[in-house]
Amino acid sequence: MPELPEVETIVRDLRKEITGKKITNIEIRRSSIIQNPSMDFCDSVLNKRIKTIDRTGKYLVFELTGGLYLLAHLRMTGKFIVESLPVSDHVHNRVIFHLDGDQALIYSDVRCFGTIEKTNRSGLTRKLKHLGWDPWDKELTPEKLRKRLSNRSVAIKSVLLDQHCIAGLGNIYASEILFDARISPFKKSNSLSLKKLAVLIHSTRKILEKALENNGTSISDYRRVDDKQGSFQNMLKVYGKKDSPCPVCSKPILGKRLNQRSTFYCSKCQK
DNA sequence: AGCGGAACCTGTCGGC
DNA sequence: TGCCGACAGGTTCCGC
Repeated sequence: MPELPEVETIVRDLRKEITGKKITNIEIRRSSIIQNPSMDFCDSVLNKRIKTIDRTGKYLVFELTGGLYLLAHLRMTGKFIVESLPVSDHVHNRVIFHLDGDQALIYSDVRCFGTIEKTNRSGLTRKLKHLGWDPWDKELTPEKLRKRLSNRSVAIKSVLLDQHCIAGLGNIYASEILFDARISPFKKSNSLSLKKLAVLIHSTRKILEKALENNGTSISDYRRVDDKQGSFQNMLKVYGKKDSPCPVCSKPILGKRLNQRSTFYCSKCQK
């Protein structure tokens, strides 16, 4: 489900709602969500307060009191919802954190690919260090990107989805960014000029910023913490637009599969 | 090392 | 109506 703008929107919403709250009870309804399960998950987390909530790539990081961290990944269909107690008995509610003030932080997930794990500072660093650049990282320059891509012969879209390179992009924004940059999704990564890579970086930031302003893209599952929708789906130019006219040249948008993922583009505008 | 494909799990939609 | 396959915003693992 969620890519960087959706995760960031959820983090901002959660920050407002539950920073400083104490976890007073935990219900685990689907144990596979909790990684490295051990008897002490509940013991450790119980009665800790939520100090801060942040995002790294598509991960959510909850800093708790006592040097503890919860690292969560929503994968395809995960959501965080804040409700007043008592919690509605929805089948997709997988993990429920009761908070003081009669609130609950609910982890809901249709497909159960998502994960939550308890860790400490060094564990957190270890888990996140493999992630690539944040899209706004000053270190992300055309020169460094070209060097990073020099041994990659695969399509540029595949590399955009690779979290080890740039962290936070997913299938929707990869198509949108490449359309904005006028680069074919099938273009070999190591064949892009410095100039093209500069455009690519510029388009990445531009599209993500616009998506953030719109609180993300709600196509099927994604909802904000309060169940409101994002609105970037209204601004998509190519994703899901197979056979629609290209907004620039009116040629029909193509939809093809690339590495098992649907990919949308205009063959005239993107070279 | 890099690459493509399968797997994880549940739900929905379109075609027959 | 019912069944069946394809597909869904992500990541990891496996074999080549």
